[in-house]
Amino acid sequence: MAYPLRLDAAAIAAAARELVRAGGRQALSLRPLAASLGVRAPSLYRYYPDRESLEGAVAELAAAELADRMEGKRKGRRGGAALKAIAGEYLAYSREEPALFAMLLAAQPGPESKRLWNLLLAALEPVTGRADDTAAAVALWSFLHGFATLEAAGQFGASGPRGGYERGLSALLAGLRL
Amino acid sequence: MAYPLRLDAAAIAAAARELVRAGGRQALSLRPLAASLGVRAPSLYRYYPDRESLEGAVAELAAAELADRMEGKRKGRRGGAALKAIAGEYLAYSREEPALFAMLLAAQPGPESKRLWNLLLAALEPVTGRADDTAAAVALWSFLHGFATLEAAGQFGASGPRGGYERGLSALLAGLRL
DNA sequence: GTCTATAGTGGGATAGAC
DNA sequence: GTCTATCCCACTATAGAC
Repeated sequence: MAYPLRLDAAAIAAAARELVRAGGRQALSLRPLAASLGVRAPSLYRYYPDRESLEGAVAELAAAELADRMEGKRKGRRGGAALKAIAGEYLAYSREEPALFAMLLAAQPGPESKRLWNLLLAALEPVTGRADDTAAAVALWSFLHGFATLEAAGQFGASGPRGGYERGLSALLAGLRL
Repeated sequence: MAYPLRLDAAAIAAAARELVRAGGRQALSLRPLAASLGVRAPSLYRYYPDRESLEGAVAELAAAELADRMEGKRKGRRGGAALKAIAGEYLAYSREEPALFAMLLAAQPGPESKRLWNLLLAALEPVTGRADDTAAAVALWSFLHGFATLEAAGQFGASGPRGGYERGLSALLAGLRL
């Protein structure tokens, strides 16, 4: 056996996650990634056919991490408090891991994205009084994602969002109850 | 005069806009851009020091176009109808020009971004009853931008947003009135 | 002062040896 | 399964023509 097995898909994805976390999406390049794993770039193609599939794997890791964090915050809370807690965690993740957060939309939704979706739906049910209220989940997710994205892009300027998050979240939840 | 002036910053930006429009942000590369203007790539550096500044110029063009469209829709309408019209136009722009829409966040906000902001604030005033209601504008913009972004990224899946836009917009406006 | 030509760097991807 | 070697393409920088 000339070349012993040194790689596996999960280890590559984890190393890719670190590159993105530290330097953003553009920092995910094959040569540095391979170097961080002690191999040469072409070896990676045995596990991921192209760079795009690597991005998808990083997106899945990020979605899983976010879903874990949100689920952790939900525990021990109910109703509106639970909903605000997971919403706040969505925003906290976008602030603490902006590069990984941005990767969430870089790939087509995978299984972990479904978990995020189900978390939102479950948390909304006691607030709107309806099970599987897809429209409400779309609305809440849109608000959360938009706020996080605009804030990360610096679009709120020097004056900041000026309480727009709290005001919008309260208004949206109140309106969804109607 | 050996080399007559063939370029100017506005013409370069307009050609760059076309490249982005047709092929997305990655399609904005210097050689094709220069070729579309009948010059060689290095000539562009006299007007834009790097690719990033070109992206900023394209973002400004996109913001101006979007603001024009929103202002056009606002005319002849008042109150909630005017607000829903400009919100709908924001969404329509993201659907018709997805690549240019994505460029809006690629650069730091410029003067045209301020115009968009002021449009939102003015349209919100008769709805919330408050002048310069920054928090309300942040909330509405977040919802609009998030919905447009998630939809463009295919995050709503095959079933689509299921009325989440209409539901969220109505709920948010109702809640902001309180 | 503006443009051309070219060299240098680095990324993605593939072929074929081991 | 991993390697070397290589191709193609992109952005940067600079020397020099006009």
